Amino acid sequence: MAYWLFKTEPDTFSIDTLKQQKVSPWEGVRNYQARNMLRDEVKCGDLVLIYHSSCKAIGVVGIAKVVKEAYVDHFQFEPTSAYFDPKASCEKPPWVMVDIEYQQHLRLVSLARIKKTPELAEMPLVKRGNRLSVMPVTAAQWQHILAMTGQF
DNA sequence: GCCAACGTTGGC
DNA sequence: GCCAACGTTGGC
Repeated sequence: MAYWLFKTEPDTFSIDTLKQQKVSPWEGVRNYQARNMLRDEVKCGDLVLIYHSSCKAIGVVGIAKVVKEAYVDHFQFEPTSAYFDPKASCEKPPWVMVDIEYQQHLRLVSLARIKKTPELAEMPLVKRGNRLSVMPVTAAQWQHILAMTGQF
């Protein structure tokens, strides 16, 4: 089983929304590096840190579990969707999504704290740029972040 | 709102 | 294939 971190803007989709829906597709990944991980490496049963970006409380806010592996993200074909891709072909759809299931909220582990933690310095999150929306998390990083919540 | 970082596009 | 222009992400 592997660990991941998924980014979302809470104004669009938050951990609270996920809790209400219990299971939700993780659609709209439109970056090739992130897509490749979703398509090739994210497996059923993997655990995911949910991260809120571009908001007041930036950081890790909860845990989800992957319950369905990569399948075609149909939003790429829908002209009214924010995730519409006019170049996407039905024969070879470029974009995929997975389904995740809500596990639990976490007490916020803020980006500021993550940045100050030497054990987390290798996360893509704190590397220059910080633009990757799906990134791997090592077991050690996972344990460290959970410990920082004070809940475990 | 600003701006740095970085991905994508398109001309050559 | 190079690279300048442009668009987007995302923290502050």
